[in-house]
Amino acid sequence: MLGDMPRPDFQKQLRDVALRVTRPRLAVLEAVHAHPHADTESIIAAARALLPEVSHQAVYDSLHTLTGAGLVRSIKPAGSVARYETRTGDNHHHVVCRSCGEIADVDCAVGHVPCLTASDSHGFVIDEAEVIYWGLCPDCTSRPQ
Amino acid sequence: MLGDMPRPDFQKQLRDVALRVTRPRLAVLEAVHAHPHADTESIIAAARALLPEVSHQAVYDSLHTLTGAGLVRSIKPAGSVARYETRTGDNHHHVVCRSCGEIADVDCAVGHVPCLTASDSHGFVIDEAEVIYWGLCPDCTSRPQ
DNA sequence: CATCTTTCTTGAATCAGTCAAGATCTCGCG
DNA sequence: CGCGAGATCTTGACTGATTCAAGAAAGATG
Repeated sequence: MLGDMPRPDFQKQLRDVALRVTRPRLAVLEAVHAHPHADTESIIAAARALLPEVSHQAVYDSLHTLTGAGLVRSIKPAGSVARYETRTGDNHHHVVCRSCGEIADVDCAVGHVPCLTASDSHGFVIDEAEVIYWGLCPDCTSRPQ
Repeated sequence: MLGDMPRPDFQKQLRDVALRVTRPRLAVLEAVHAHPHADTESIIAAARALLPEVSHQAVYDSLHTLTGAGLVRSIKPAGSVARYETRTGDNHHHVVCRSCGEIADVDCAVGHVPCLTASDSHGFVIDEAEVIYWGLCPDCTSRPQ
């Protein structure tokens, strides 16, 4: 039914991390790729546009599995539900609008891993620094309330 | 009943930000101060140790109000419930253990506002940079699984 | 093609956090 | 020091995202 379609090679991505290639997972990958920073509900909707009968549970499970495998990344700004993106690997962060919740990608000013070296890490072995910038997006800036 | 006790002047803190001084708020401030990084449930328990009949709703409301006033700060690492602390004002961040969820304070290596200047903020007006370091705490490092 | 696992479907359950209405308490003023 | 207005608290029910569980279905391997 879906023999050959020239999208990003999601199948290969799955095989590369030793995950089974299933319709739900492909649909979820596709959905996340097409809607960066989308919340779970939107991803479920987008995935169903490709595969009408996916259960929400399969989407949740796929997102967890894919997140664990590093194919997608999840971000959960305070006060927001979980959101996902396929941009992984590069060290980028996010700006979140306090007013409307809009999210955008930003590369840190430093360019490289910035604050990864905390002065005193209390003995913790740090492997990732997550940065969230809070502020107002252009739209909300121009029309305050 | 509780005429004079030499604690931090929470009453003054409340008045300084034009908030009414109520028993629940004092209890919540005290609880958060005594248990940094505690989750809401712990704070409710700690507040009830001081004021047995506080409703969970009053605690939630107090936390929101105090957070809005800047007397307490809330942090919500992904996969964790909301946690609170009274350390506000200074620009410090947090390390979170991926394994046990333990949280510790850290000052950024740079010492000052570090990544506050994102290279390209997409027009967002940024007012705060929140940094969360992910890793393993000393305990979880020494005994892997 | 057959078998073994992993993954998906269905349906119910959990739990933090929120909403709403009325009672109570703080604060400012006379 | 007592009163009144308005903020704040209590009670109790509810929402909604996420998770759990058991059986059915589909992918991988030989």
